[in-house]
Amino acid sequence: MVNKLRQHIIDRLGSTPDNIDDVLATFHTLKLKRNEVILKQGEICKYVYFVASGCLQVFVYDKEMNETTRDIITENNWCSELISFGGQQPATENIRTVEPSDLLAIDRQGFQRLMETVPQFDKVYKQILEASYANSVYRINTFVSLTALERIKWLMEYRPKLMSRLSSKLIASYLGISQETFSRLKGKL
Amino acid sequence: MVNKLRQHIIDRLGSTPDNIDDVLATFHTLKLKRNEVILKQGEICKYVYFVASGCLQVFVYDKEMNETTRDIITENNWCSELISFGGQQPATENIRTVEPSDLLAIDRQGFQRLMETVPQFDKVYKQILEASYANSVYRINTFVSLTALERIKWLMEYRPKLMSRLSSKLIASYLGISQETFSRLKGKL
DNA sequence: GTTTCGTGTTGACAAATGTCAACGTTTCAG
DNA sequence: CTGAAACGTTGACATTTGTCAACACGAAAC
Repeated sequence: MVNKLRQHIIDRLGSTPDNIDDVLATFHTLKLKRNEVILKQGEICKYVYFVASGCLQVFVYDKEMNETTRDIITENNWCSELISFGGQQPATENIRTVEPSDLLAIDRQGFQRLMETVPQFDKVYKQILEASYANSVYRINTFVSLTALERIKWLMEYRPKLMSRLSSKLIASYLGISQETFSRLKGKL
Repeated sequence: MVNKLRQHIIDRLGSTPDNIDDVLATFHTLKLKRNEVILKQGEICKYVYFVASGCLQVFVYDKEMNETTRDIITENNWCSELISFGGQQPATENIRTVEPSDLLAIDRQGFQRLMETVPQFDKVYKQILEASYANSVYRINTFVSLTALERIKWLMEYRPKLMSRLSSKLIASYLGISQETFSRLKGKL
């Protein structure tokens, strides 16, 4: 499990940092079942997670308590509520597992220590931030300019594996449409 | 004009960096009229801009060539297509002035030099990135979970100055609704 | 093995929003 | 100052999407 993170870091940097074992030791491991909540909105987000296996859902509730999903994170990617984690503010989002998942977690203290002592860790953080940002921008632009059907087509092209891996309910929530509309539109392909 | 940037950097860092004049000299100034395009999608984004005065619109076209606005940047804020700028890839977005504007621009070479030689500049960059990311996340979540009317109310509360400063057309495009719907819903307040 | 619950599908209808057209007003270039 | 173009508003109507309800199916719980 830790090896997945080791490999991820090596791939990211294109080289092996000297103190990689120190870096890896700063994380602790978590084995979670399906449907476990690891962050509730209103709480302070205490960790950044690396998803070694499984799948996480980042979502918000609207005023009728419907969930809409901002992001879906699969293995070999990072997940957190960075704004809450970085600014120590209450989280505006919730995170839970949608599959049994293995996570590697790093707390704020460990994170800051690595940021200061391992220059390459700072670099990895910047890469994660940039990737997260790029992802968000992309998502806003698809949301704003595409119809429900176009968004489905977009997902099939851009993240095809999700279509077969996840429940229709979750995909609909990710696309910002109702489950029924999603079911109907699928028929029109 | 340059003084606005100086003050912005000092405010951000909470202190004056030693080589601030070196930093400032790396920027060049631009005076633009209303409606000037400074980035077209497909081009590589060559600069990061600091908006000393005026207002910029970041937008995309859908397949019918309607514009939708991802972001609106007013004075004392940064604007770029960071993904294109950082990765030297074709931009997916367009940027133009919506008011006469004074900009300070830094190119990639200058940017990288400052990143390497001025640690605080790296820090400012990270702050910009974090703020941009936070802003995007916020925007996705409002888009996905709010109705048109709720989005109008949200804008009035969150960025009230924009309502009086910008054209209805632009605001509608920022909220992801048609100009007519916007006009009608305004009446219902 | 049976029950129970969540999921996916479908129908009927309602609500929200978009589109097209018309028209008065404002803005801006010449 | 003046004419053309863009903007804002309103009406009529079309389209998209949501909501509620019913039901079949399969997975998980007992």
